[in-house]
Amino acid sequence: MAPATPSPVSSAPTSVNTSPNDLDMSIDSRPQPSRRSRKKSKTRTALADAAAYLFETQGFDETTTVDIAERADVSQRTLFRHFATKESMLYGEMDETIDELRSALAERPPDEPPLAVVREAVVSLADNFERHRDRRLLQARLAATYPSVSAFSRATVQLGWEREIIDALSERLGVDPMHDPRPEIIAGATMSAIRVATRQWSFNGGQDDYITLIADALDALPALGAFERAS
Amino acid sequence: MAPATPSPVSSAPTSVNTSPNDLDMSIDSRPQPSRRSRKKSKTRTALADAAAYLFETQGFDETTTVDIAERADVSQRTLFRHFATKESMLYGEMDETIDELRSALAERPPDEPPLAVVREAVVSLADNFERHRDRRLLQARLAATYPSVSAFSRATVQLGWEREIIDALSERLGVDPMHDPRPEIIAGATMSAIRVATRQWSFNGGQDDYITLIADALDALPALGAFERAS
DNA sequence: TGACGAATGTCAGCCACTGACATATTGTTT
DNA sequence: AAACAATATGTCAGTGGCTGACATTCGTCA
Repeated sequence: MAPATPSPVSSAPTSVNTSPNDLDMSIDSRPQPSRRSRKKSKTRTALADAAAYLFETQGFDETTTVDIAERADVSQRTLFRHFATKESMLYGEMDETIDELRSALAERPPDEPPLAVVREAVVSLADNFERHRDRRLLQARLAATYPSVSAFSRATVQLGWEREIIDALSERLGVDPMHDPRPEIIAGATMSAIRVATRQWSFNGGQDDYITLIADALDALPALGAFERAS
Repeated sequence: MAPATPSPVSSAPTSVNTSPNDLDMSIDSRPQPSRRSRKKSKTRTALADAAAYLFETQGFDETTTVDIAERADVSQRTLFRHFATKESMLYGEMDETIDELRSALAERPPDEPPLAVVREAVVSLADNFERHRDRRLLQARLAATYPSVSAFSRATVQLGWEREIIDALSERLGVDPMHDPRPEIIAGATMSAIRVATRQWSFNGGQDDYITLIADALDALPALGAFERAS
Protein backbone atom coordinates (compact mmCIF):
# COMPACT_ATOMS: atom_id res chain seq x y z
CA MET A 1 0.00 0.00 0.00
CA ALA A 2 2.93 2.37 -0.46
CA PRO A 3 3.16 5.16 -3.01
CA ALA A 4 5.12 3.32 -5.63
CA THR A 5 4.57 3.63 -9.34
CA PRO A 6 4.18 7.14 -10.81
CA SER A 7 3.31 10.23 -8.76
CA PRO A 8 6.77 11.77 -8.41
CA VAL A 9 5.42 14.18 -5.77
CA SER A 10 6.80 17.02 -7.80
CA SER A 11 6.20 19.42 -4.93
CA ALA A 12 5.54 22.47 -7.03
CA PRO A 13 4.26 24.71 -4.24
CA THR A 14 0.65 24.90 -5.42
CA SER A 15 -1.44 27.58 -3.80
CA VAL A 16 -2.91 26.48 -0.50
CA ASN A 17 -6.29 27.99 0.07
CA THR A 18 -7.05 27.27 3.70
CA SER A 19 -5.70 29.60 6.36
CA PRO A 20 -5.16 33.22 5.42
CA ASN A 21 -1.74 34.10 6.79
CA ASP A 22 0.21 31.47 4.92
CA LEU A 23 2.88 31.58 2.27
CA ASP A 24 5.67 34.13 2.20
CA MET A 25 4.95 37.10 4.51
CA SER A 26 8.50 38.29 4.13
CA ILE A 27 9.25 40.87 1.48
CA ASP A 28 10.68 40.33 -2.00
CA SER A 29 13.37 38.00 -3.33
CA ARG A 30 11.96 34.48 -3.07
CA PRO A 31 10.66 34.71 0.47
CA GLN A 32 10.85 30.94 1.08
CA PRO A 33 7.35 30.29 2.41
CA SER A 34 8.18 28.84 5.82
CA ARG A 35 8.76 25.17 6.46
CA ARG A 36 5.22 24.70 7.75
CA SER A 37 3.71 26.07 4.55
CA ARG A 38 6.01 23.96 2.49
CA LYS A 39 4.98 20.82 4.33
CA LYS A 40 1.37 21.73 3.94
CA SER A 41 1.66 22.24 0.19
CA LYS A 42 3.56 19.00 0.02
CA THR A 43 0.77 17.12 1.73
CA ARG A 44 -1.79 18.76 -0.49
CA THR A 45 0.17 17.91 -3.60
CA ALA A 46 0.70 14.36 -2.44
CA LEU A 47 -3.04 14.02 -1.93
CA ALA A 48 -3.92 15.50 -5.31
CA ASP A 49 -1.36 13.26 -7.01
CA ALA A 50 -2.57 10.18 -5.21
CA ALA A 51 -6.13 11.04 -6.18
CA ALA A 52 -5.23 11.64 -9.81
CA TYR A 53 -3.33 8.38 -10.01
CA LEU A 54 -6.12 6.34 -8.47
CA PHE A 55 -8.84 8.06 -10.48
CA GLU A 56 -6.83 7.40 -13.60
CA THR A 57 -6.14 3.76 -12.90
CA GLN A 58 -9.28 2.65 -11.06
CA GLY A 59 -11.93 5.20 -11.95
CA PHE A 60 -13.52 7.90 -9.87
CA ASP A 61 -16.39 6.10 -8.20
CA GLU A 62 -14.20 3.08 -7.67
CA THR A 63 -11.74 5.08 -5.58
CA THR A 64 -12.59 5.83 -1.95
CA THR A 65 -11.25 8.75 0.00
CA VAL A 66 -9.64 6.25 2.35
CA ASP A 67 -7.75 4.78 -0.61
CA ILE A 68 -6.46 8.22 -1.50
CA ALA A 69 -5.51 9.09 2.05
CA GLU A 70 -3.62 5.83 2.46
CA ARG A 71 -1.74 6.30 -0.77
CA ALA A 72 -0.73 9.80 0.33
CA ASP A 73 0.07 8.35 3.73
CA VAL A 74 -2.16 10.64 5.75
CA SER A 75 -5.41 10.09 7.60
CA GLN A 76 -8.75 10.49 5.94
CA ARG A 77 -9.45 13.39 8.27
CA THR A 78 -6.40 15.20 6.98
CA LEU A 79 -7.55 14.66 3.44
CA PHE A 80 -10.77 16.48 4.23
CA ARG A 81 -8.85 19.31 5.84
CA HIS A 82 -7.14 19.94 2.51
CA PHE A 83 -10.05 19.26 0.17
CA ALA A 84 -13.69 19.94 0.85
CA THR A 85 -14.93 17.14 -1.40
CA LYS A 86 -13.58 14.17 -3.27
CA GLU A 87 -14.38 15.92 -6.54
CA SER A 88 -12.37 18.99 -5.62
CA MET A 89 -9.24 16.86 -5.44
CA LEU A 90 -9.46 16.55 -9.19
CA TYR A 91 -9.72 20.32 -9.66
CA GLY A 92 -6.97 21.53 -7.39
CA GLU A 93 -5.85 24.19 -9.86
CA MET A 94 -9.27 25.83 -9.95
CA ASP A 95 -8.61 28.72 -7.56
CA GLU A 96 -5.37 29.57 -9.27
CA THR A 97 -7.02 29.50 -12.69
CA ILE A 98 -9.90 31.67 -11.59
CA ASP A 99 -7.48 34.21 -10.19
CA GLU A 100 -5.74 34.29 -13.52
CA LEU A 101 -9.04 34.66 -15.32
CA ARG A 102 -9.94 37.61 -13.11
CA SER A 103 -6.63 39.30 -13.85
CA ALA A 104 -6.93 38.62 -17.54
CA LEU A 105 -10.39 40.15 -17.63
CA ALA A 106 -9.24 43.18 -15.68
CA GLU A 107 -6.36 43.81 -18.07
CA ARG A 108 -8.50 44.19 -21.14
CA PRO A 109 -8.82 47.72 -22.57
CA PRO A 110 -11.85 49.55 -21.17
CA ASP A 111 -13.50 50.13 -24.51
CA GLU A 112 -13.19 46.64 -25.89
CA PRO A 113 -16.61 45.15 -26.65
CA PRO A 114 -17.79 42.49 -24.16
CA LEU A 115 -17.51 39.46 -26.42
CA ALA A 116 -13.97 40.42 -27.34
CA VAL A 117 -13.06 41.00 -23.71
CA VAL A 118 -14.10 37.50 -22.80
CA ARG A 119 -12.59 35.90 -25.86
CA GLU A 120 -9.21 37.54 -25.40
CA ALA A 121 -9.13 36.95 -21.66
CA VAL A 122 -9.89 33.26 -22.05
CA VAL A 123 -7.38 32.84 -24.84
CA SER A 124 -4.74 34.51 -22.70
CA LEU A 125 -5.04 31.62 -20.26
CA ALA A 126 -3.17 29.47 -22.74
CA ASP A 127 -0.15 28.95 -20.53
CA ASN A 128 -2.38 28.01 -17.60
CA PHE A 129 -4.00 25.34 -19.75
CA GLU A 130 -0.59 24.18 -20.87
CA ARG A 131 0.67 24.04 -17.31
CA HIS A 132 -2.26 21.89 -16.23
CA ARG A 133 -2.64 20.01 -19.47
CA ASP A 134 -2.56 16.50 -18.05
CA ARG A 135 -4.90 17.35 -15.24
CA ARG A 136 -7.32 18.94 -17.69
CA LEU A 137 -7.32 15.90 -19.90
CA LEU A 138 -8.02 13.70 -16.93
CA GLN A 139 -10.82 15.98 -15.79
CA ALA A 140 -12.42 15.92 -19.21
CA ARG A 141 -12.14 12.17 -19.47
CA LEU A 142 -13.62 11.58 -16.05
CA ALA A 143 -16.38 14.16 -16.59
CA ALA A 144 -17.42 12.24 -19.67
CA THR A 145 -17.68 9.03 -17.66
CA TYR A 146 -18.83 9.93 -14.17
CA PRO A 147 -21.93 12.08 -13.60
CA SER A 148 -20.66 13.21 -10.24
CA VAL A 149 -17.56 14.66 -11.85
CA SER A 150 -19.55 16.31 -14.61
CA ALA A 151 -21.91 17.73 -12.00
CA PHE A 152 -19.03 19.17 -10.00
CA SER A 153 -17.53 20.70 -13.09
CA ARG A 154 -20.77 22.40 -14.03
CA ALA A 155 -21.94 23.36 -10.56
CA THR A 156 -18.65 24.49 -9.07
CA VAL A 157 -15.94 25.07 -11.65
CA GLN A 158 -18.03 26.56 -14.42
CA LEU A 159 -20.05 28.52 -11.90
CA GLY A 160 -16.81 30.05 -10.64
CA TRP A 161 -15.79 31.08 -14.12
CA GLU A 162 -19.20 32.54 -14.81
CA ARG A 163 -19.09 34.64 -11.68
CA GLU A 164 -15.84 36.23 -12.79
CA ILE A 165 -17.15 36.97 -16.25
CA ILE A 166 -20.40 38.39 -14.91
CA ASP A 167 -18.57 40.57 -12.40
CA ALA A 168 -16.10 41.84 -14.96
CA LEU A 169 -18.64 42.59 -17.66
CA SER A 170 -21.29 44.15 -15.45
CA GLU A 171 -18.81 46.46 -13.79
CA ARG A 172 -17.10 47.31 -17.02
CA LEU A 173 -20.41 48.15 -18.69
CA GLY A 174 -22.05 49.70 -15.70
CA VAL A 175 -25.10 47.45 -15.67
CA ASP A 176 -26.80 45.61 -12.81
CA PRO A 177 -26.43 41.88 -13.48
CA MET A 178 -29.56 41.22 -11.45
CA HIS A 179 -31.67 43.04 -14.01
CA ASP A 180 -29.66 43.08 -17.19
CA PRO A 181 -29.33 39.46 -18.29
CA ARG A 182 -26.63 40.08 -20.84
CA PRO A 183 -23.53 39.55 -18.70
CA GLU A 184 -24.81 36.21 -17.46
CA ILE A 185 -25.91 35.18 -20.94
CA ILE A 186 -22.47 35.90 -22.30
CA ALA A 187 -20.94 34.00 -19.42
CA GLY A 188 -23.18 31.00 -20.03
CA ALA A 189 -22.53 31.03 -23.75
CA THR A 190 -18.81 31.28 -23.12
CA MET A 191 -18.79 28.31 -20.82
CA SER A 192 -20.76 26.31 -23.36
CA ALA A 193 -18.21 27.12 -26.01
CA ILE A 194 -15.36 26.10 -23.74
CA ARG A 195 -17.20 22.89 -22.89
CA VAL A 196 -17.63 21.91 -26.51
CA ALA A 197 -14.00 22.70 -27.27
CA THR A 198 -12.80 20.75 -24.26
CA ARG A 199 -14.92 17.77 -25.23
CA GLN A 200 -13.50 17.76 -28.75
CA TRP A 201 -9.99 18.16 -27.47
CA SER A 202 -10.33 15.38 -24.93
CA PHE A 203 -12.09 13.13 -27.42
CA ASN A 204 -9.07 13.40 -29.70
CA GLY A 205 -6.73 12.58 -26.86
CA GLY A 206 -5.44 16.13 -26.59
CA GLN A 207 -3.79 16.06 -29.99
CA ASP A 208 -5.39 19.23 -31.37
CA ASP A 209 -4.36 22.63 -30.14
CA TYR A 210 -6.65 23.29 -27.21
CA ILE A 211 -6.54 27.06 -27.38
CA THR A 212 -7.35 27.05 -31.07
CA LEU A 213 -10.39 24.90 -30.46
CA ILE A 214 -11.55 27.24 -27.72
CA ALA A 215 -10.93 30.34 -29.81
CA ASP A 216 -12.82 28.89 -32.75
CA ALA A 217 -15.77 27.99 -30.56
CA LEU A 218 -15.79 31.44 -28.99
CA ASP A 219 -15.75 33.01 -32.42
CA ALA A 220 -19.21 31.59 -32.99
CA LEU A 221 -20.66 33.86 -30.30
CA PRO A 222 -21.04 37.18 -32.17
CA ALA A 223 -22.84 35.58 -35.09
CA LEU A 224 -25.45 33.54 -33.27
CA GLY A 225 -28.22 35.73 -34.59
CA ALA A 226 -27.19 34.86 -38.12
CA PHE A 227 -27.14 31.13 -37.47
CA GLU A 228 -29.43 29.74 -40.18
CA ARG A 229 -30.24 26.50 -41.84
CA ALA A 230 -27.87 25.79 -44.69
CA SER A 231 -30.24 25.90 -47.66
CA MET B 1 -45.15 12.03 13.45
CA ALA B 2 -48.27 11.87 11.30
CA PRO B 3 -48.97 13.77 8.09
CA ALA B 4 -51.08 16.49 9.59
CA THR B 5 -50.91 20.13 8.59
CA PRO B 6 -50.91 20.96 4.85
CA SER B 7 -50.03 18.46 2.12
CA PRO B 8 -53.51 17.71 0.78
CA VAL B 9 -52.11 14.76 -1.19
CA SER B 10 -53.85 16.13 -4.23
CA SER B 11 -53.20 12.88 -6.10
CA ALA B 12 -52.89 14.38 -9.53
CA PRO B 13 -51.53 11.31 -11.28
CA THR B 14 -48.06 12.70 -11.88
CA SER B 15 -45.91 10.78 -14.29
CA VAL B 16 -44.16 7.87 -12.64
CA ASN B 17 -40.82 7.22 -14.22
CA THR B 18 -39.84 3.83 -12.89
CA SER B 19 -41.27 0.75 -14.56
CA PRO B 20 -42.18 1.00 -18.22
CA ASN B 21 -45.57 -0.65 -18.50
CA ASP B 22 -47.39 1.61 -16.13
CA LEU B 23 -50.24 4.08 -16.46
CA ASP B 24 -53.18 3.62 -18.79
CA MET B 25 -52.39 0.91 -21.36
CA SER B 26 -56.04 0.86 -22.35
CA ILE B 27 -57.16 3.07 -25.23
CA ASP B 28 -58.96 6.39 -25.06
CA SER B 29 -61.70 7.74 -22.75
CA ARG B 30 -60.08 8.12 -19.32
CA PRO B 31 -58.57 4.66 -19.07
CA GLN B 32 -58.34 4.66 -15.26
CA PRO B 33 -54.72 3.63 -14.75
CA SER B 34 -55.11 0.51 -12.57
CA ARG B 35 -55.31 0.65 -8.79
CA ARG B 36 -51.65 -0.33 -8.45
CA SER B 37 -50.48 2.58 -10.57
CA ARG B 38 -52.76 4.92 -8.71
CA LYS B 39 -51.32 3.85 -5.37
CA LYS B 40 -47.85 4.25 -6.71
CA SER B 41 -48.48 7.78 -7.95
CA LYS B 42 -50.13 8.53 -4.65
CA THR B 43 -47.08 7.44 -2.71
CA ARG B 44 -44.85 9.44 -5.00
CA THR B 45 -46.99 12.53 -4.61
CA ALA B 46 -47.17 12.08 -0.87
CA LEU B 47 -43.39 11.92 -0.76
CA ALA B 48 -42.93 14.98 -2.95
CA ASP B 49 -45.45 16.92 -0.89
CA ALA B 50 -43.88 15.87 2.38
CA ALA B 51 -40.49 16.89 1.05
CA ALA B 52 -41.74 20.26 -0.18
CA TYR B 53 -43.41 20.99 3.13
CA LEU B 54 -40.37 20.09 5.18
CA PHE B 55 -37.95 21.89 2.86
CA GLU B 56 -40.18 24.93 3.07
CA THR B 57 -40.57 24.95 6.82
CA GLN B 58 -37.20 23.60 8.02
CA GLY B 59 -34.85 24.14 5.11
CA PHE B 60 -33.26 21.67 2.74
CA ASP B 61 -30.14 20.61 4.59
CA GLU B 62 -32.06 20.56 7.84
CA THR B 63 -34.45 17.92 6.52
CA THR B 64 -33.34 14.30 6.43
CA THR B 65 -34.69 11.69 4.08
CA VAL B 66 -35.91 9.80 7.12
CA ASP B 67 -37.96 12.86 8.12
CA ILE B 68 -39.56 12.93 4.70
CA ALA B 69 -40.25 9.22 4.65
CA GLU B 70 -41.87 9.35 8.07
CA ARG B 71 -44.05 12.28 7.12
CA ALA B 72 -45.21 10.41 4.02
CA ASP B 73 -45.60 7.33 6.19
CA VAL B 74 -43.36 5.06 4.17
CA SER B 75 -39.93 3.58 4.78
CA GLN B 76 -36.77 5.35 3.77
CA ARG B 77 -36.10 2.51 1.34
CA THR B 78 -39.37 3.20 -0.42
CA LEU B 79 -38.49 6.84 -0.70
CA PHE B 80 -35.36 5.93 -2.59
CA ARG B 81 -37.33 3.64 -4.85
CA HIS B 82 -39.36 6.63 -6.00
CA PHE B 83 -36.62 9.28 -6.05
CA ALA B 84 -33.00 8.71 -6.89
CA THR B 85 -31.77 11.58 -4.72
CA LYS B 86 -33.06 13.93 -2.08
CA GLU B 87 -32.67 16.81 -4.50
CA SER B 88 -34.81 15.14 -7.14
CA MET B 89 -37.76 15.19 -4.76
CA LEU B 90 -37.84 18.93 -5.21
CA TYR B 91 -37.87 18.65 -9.00
CA GLY B 92 -40.52 15.98 -9.50
CA GLU B 93 -42.01 17.79 -12.49
CA MET B 94 -38.75 17.77 -14.40
CA ASP B 95 -39.41 14.80 -16.68
CA GLU B 96 -42.83 16.08 -17.57
CA THR B 97 -41.47 19.53 -18.34
CA ILE B 98 -38.67 18.20 -20.48
CA ASP B 99 -41.13 16.15 -22.48
CA GLU B 100 -43.15 19.29 -23.07
CA LEU B 101 -40.04 21.18 -24.07
CA ARG B 102 -39.16 18.48 -26.57
CA SER B 103 -42.63 18.63 -28.11
CA ALA B 104 -42.61 22.39 -28.20
CA LEU B 105 -39.28 22.40 -30.01
CA ALA B 106 -40.48 19.79 -32.48
CA GLU B 107 -43.58 21.78 -33.32
CA ARG B 108 -41.75 24.85 -34.48
CA PRO B 109 -41.78 25.54 -38.23
CA PRO B 110 -38.78 24.00 -40.00
CA ASP B 111 -37.45 27.26 -41.38
CA GLU B 112 -37.65 29.31 -38.23
CA PRO B 113 -34.22 30.60 -37.21
CA PRO B 114 -32.67 28.79 -34.23
CA LEU B 115 -32.92 31.61 -31.69
CA ALA B 116 -36.58 32.07 -32.52
CA VAL B 117 -37.23 28.34 -32.28
CA VAL B 118 -35.86 28.25 -28.77
CA ARG B 119 -37.52 31.46 -27.70
CA GLU B 120 -40.95 30.43 -28.89
CA ALA B 121 -40.67 26.91 -27.58
CA VAL B 122 -39.69 28.09 -24.12
CA VAL B 123 -42.40 30.73 -24.05
CA SER B 124 -44.95 28.11 -25.02
CA LEU B 125 -44.23 26.33 -21.74
CA ALA B 126 -46.16 29.08 -19.99
CA ASP B 127 -48.93 26.81 -18.78
CA ASN B 128 -46.40 24.31 -17.46
CA PHE B 129 -44.79 27.07 -15.43
CA GLU B 130 -48.20 28.18 -14.24
CA ARG B 131 -49.14 24.62 -13.27
CA HIS B 132 -45.97 24.23 -11.21
CA ARG B 133 -45.75 27.80 -10.06
CA ASP B 134 -45.45 27.12 -6.33
CA ARG B 135 -42.94 24.37 -6.81
CA ARG B 136 -40.86 26.60 -9.06
CA LEU B 137 -40.84 29.37 -6.53
CA LEU B 138 -39.73 26.97 -3.85
CA GLN B 139 -37.02 25.59 -6.10
CA ALA B 140 -35.73 29.06 -6.84
CA ARG B 141 -35.77 30.07 -3.22
CA LEU B 142 -33.95 26.94 -2.10
CA ALA B 143 -31.45 27.13 -4.95
CA ALA B 144 -30.54 30.62 -3.78
CA THR B 145 -29.90 29.34 -0.26
CA TYR B 146 -28.50 25.83 -0.56
CA PRO B 147 -25.53 25.07 -2.80
CA SER B 148 -26.57 21.44 -3.12
CA VAL B 149 -29.90 22.50 -4.60
CA SER B 150 -28.27 24.99 -6.92
CA ALA B 151 -25.81 22.32 -7.98
CA PHE B 152 -28.58 19.87 -8.76
CA SER B 153 -30.45 22.46 -10.74
CA ARG B 154 -27.42 23.26 -12.85
CA ALA B 155 -26.03 19.77 -13.21
CA THR B 156 -29.25 17.85 -13.74
CA VAL B 157 -32.22 20.05 -14.59
CA GLN B 158 -30.47 22.60 -16.77
CA LEU B 159 -28.40 19.87 -18.36
CA GLY B 160 -31.61 18.10 -19.32
CA TRP B 161 -33.01 21.22 -20.93
CA GLU B 162 -29.76 21.83 -22.77
CA ARG B 163 -29.75 18.33 -24.19
CA GLU B 164 -33.18 18.86 -25.69
CA ILE B 165 -32.22 22.18 -27.20
CA ILE B 166 -28.99 20.81 -28.61
CA ASP B 167 -30.74 17.77 -30.08
CA ALA B 168 -33.49 19.84 -31.62
CA LEU B 169 -31.25 22.49 -33.11
CA SER B 170 -28.55 20.20 -34.42
CA GLU B 171 -31.02 17.93 -36.12
CA ARG B 172 -33.06 20.80 -37.45
CA LEU B 173 -29.98 22.48 -38.90
CA GLY B 174 -28.19 19.37 -39.94
CA VAL B 175 -25.01 20.01 -37.99
CA ASP B 176 -22.97 17.72 -35.78
CA PRO B 177 -23.11 19.11 -32.24
CA MET B 178 -19.79 17.49 -31.44
CA HIS B 179 -18.02 19.75 -33.91
CA ASP B 180 -20.32 22.71 -34.43
CA PRO B 181 -20.48 24.50 -31.08
CA ARG B 182 -23.43 26.69 -31.97
CA PRO B 183 -26.28 24.48 -30.77
CA GLU B 184 -24.68 24.04 -27.37
CA ILE B 185 -23.80 27.72 -27.15
CA ILE B 186 -27.40 28.68 -27.83
CA ALA B 187 -28.53 26.15 -25.26
CA GLY B 188 -26.16 27.52 -22.66
CA ALA B 189 -27.12 31.10 -23.38
CA THR B 190 -30.78 30.17 -23.17
CA MET B 191 -30.39 28.53 -19.79
CA SER B 192 -28.51 31.56 -18.53
CA ALA B 193 -31.34 33.81 -19.63
CA ILE B 194 -33.89 31.59 -17.92
CA ARG B 195 -31.77 31.55 -14.79
CA VAL B 196 -31.60 35.32 -14.60
CA ALA B 197 -35.31 35.64 -15.21
CA THR B 198 -36.11 33.03 -12.60
CA ARG B 199 -33.88 34.72 -10.07
CA GLN B 200 -35.57 38.07 -10.64
CA TRP B 201 -38.99 36.48 -10.47
CA SER B 202 -38.24 34.61 -7.27
CA PHE B 203 -36.56 37.63 -5.73
CA ASN B 204 -39.77 39.59 -6.19
CA GLY B 205 -41.80 36.81 -4.60
CA GLY B 206 -43.31 35.73 -7.89
CA GLN B 207 -45.23 38.97 -8.39
CA ASP B 208 -43.97 39.76 -11.88
CA ASP B 209 -45.12 37.79 -14.87
CA TYR B 210 -42.64 34.95 -15.13
CA ILE B 211 -43.03 34.35 -18.85
CA THR B 212 -42.55 38.00 -19.63
CA LEU B 213 -39.32 38.05 -17.67
CA ILE B 214 -38.11 34.98 -19.52
CA ALA B 215 -39.11 36.34 -22.91
CA ASP B 216 -37.39 39.64 -22.24
CA ALA B 217 -34.21 37.90 -21.18
CA LEU B 218 -34.29 35.64 -24.23
CA ASP B 219 -34.72 38.68 -26.46
CA ALA B 220 -31.24 39.76 -25.47
CA LEU B 221 -29.73 36.78 -27.28
CA PRO B 222 -29.73 37.94 -30.91
CA ALA B 223 -28.08 41.26 -30.11
CA LEU B 224 -25.19 40.08 -27.98
CA GLY B 225 -22.72 41.09 -30.64
CA ALA B 226 -23.96 44.65 -30.39
CA PHE B 227 -23.67 44.78 -26.62
CA GLU B 228 -21.56 47.88 -25.99
CA ARG B 229 -20.63 50.22 -23.22
CA ALA B 230 -23.15 53.00 -22.93
CA SER B 231 -21.02 56.02 -23.80
C1' DT C 1 -58.91 -19.19 -5.75
C1' DG C 2 -54.29 -19.57 -6.76
C1' DA C 3 -50.25 -18.02 -8.98
C1' DC C 4 -47.39 -14.39 -10.46
C1' DG C 5 -45.33 -9.92 -10.17
C1' DA C 6 -44.82 -5.43 -8.36
C1' DA C 7 -44.54 -2.36 -4.26
C1' DT C 8 -43.08 -2.15 0.31
C1' DG C 9 -40.67 -3.11 4.80
C1' DT C 10 -36.62 -4.53 7.34
C1' DC C 11 -31.93 -4.84 8.06
C1' DA C 12 -27.28 -4.47 7.44
C1' DG C 13 -23.82 -2.01 5.33
C1' DC C 14 -20.86 1.44 2.32
C1' DC C 15 -19.00 5.77 1.95
C1' DA C 16 -18.54 10.88 1.92
C1' DC C 17 -18.05 14.02 5.32
C1' DT C 18 -17.89 16.30 10.28
C1' DG C 19 -17.24 17.52 15.33
C1' DA C 20 -14.48 16.90 19.31
C1' DC C 21 -10.45 16.07 21.50
C1' DA C 22 -5.65 14.67 21.98
C1' DT C 23 -0.96 14.99 20.19
C1' DA C 24 2.85 16.62 17.65
C1' DT C 25 5.30 19.87 15.05
C1' DT C 26 6.57 24.48 13.94
C1' DG C 27 7.03 29.46 14.71
C1' DT C 28 7.54 33.11 18.10
C1' DT C 29 8.66 35.40 22.27
C1' DT C 30 11.21 36.29 26.22
C1' DA D 1 17.08 27.71 25.50
C1' DA D 2 12.75 27.50 27.50
C1' DA D 3 8.09 28.64 27.34
C1' DC D 4 4.27 29.72 24.77
C1' DA D 5 1.17 30.10 20.85
C1' DA D 6 -0.40 28.53 16.53
C1' DT D 7 -1.40 25.03 13.43
C1' DA D 8 -1.18 20.54 11.14
C1' DT D 9 -2.28 15.90 11.97
C1' DG D 10 -4.27 11.61 14.12
C1' DT D 11 -8.01 9.10 16.35
C1' DC D 12 -12.64 8.13 17.16
C1' DA D 13 -17.26 8.27 17.07
C1' DG D 14 -21.03 9.81 14.60
C1' DT D 15 -24.47 11.64 10.82
C1' DG D 16 -26.83 11.04 6.70
C1' DG D 17 -27.48 9.84 1.81
C1' DC D 18 -27.92 5.81 -0.55
C1' DT D 19 -27.82 0.53 -1.84
C1' DG D 20 -28.16 -4.68 -1.89
C1' DA D 21 -30.50 -8.63 -0.24
C1' DC D 22 -34.29 -10.87 1.38
C1' DA D 23 -38.86 -11.39 3.21
C1' DT D 24 -43.68 -9.94 3.04
C1' DT D 25 -47.73 -7.90 1.48
C1' DC D 26 -50.81 -6.46 -2.04
C1' DG D 27 -52.81 -6.04 -6.74
C1' DT D 28 -53.73 -8.40 -11.09
C1' DC D 29 -55.14 -11.81 -13.99
C1' DA D 30 -56.11 -16.34 -15.47
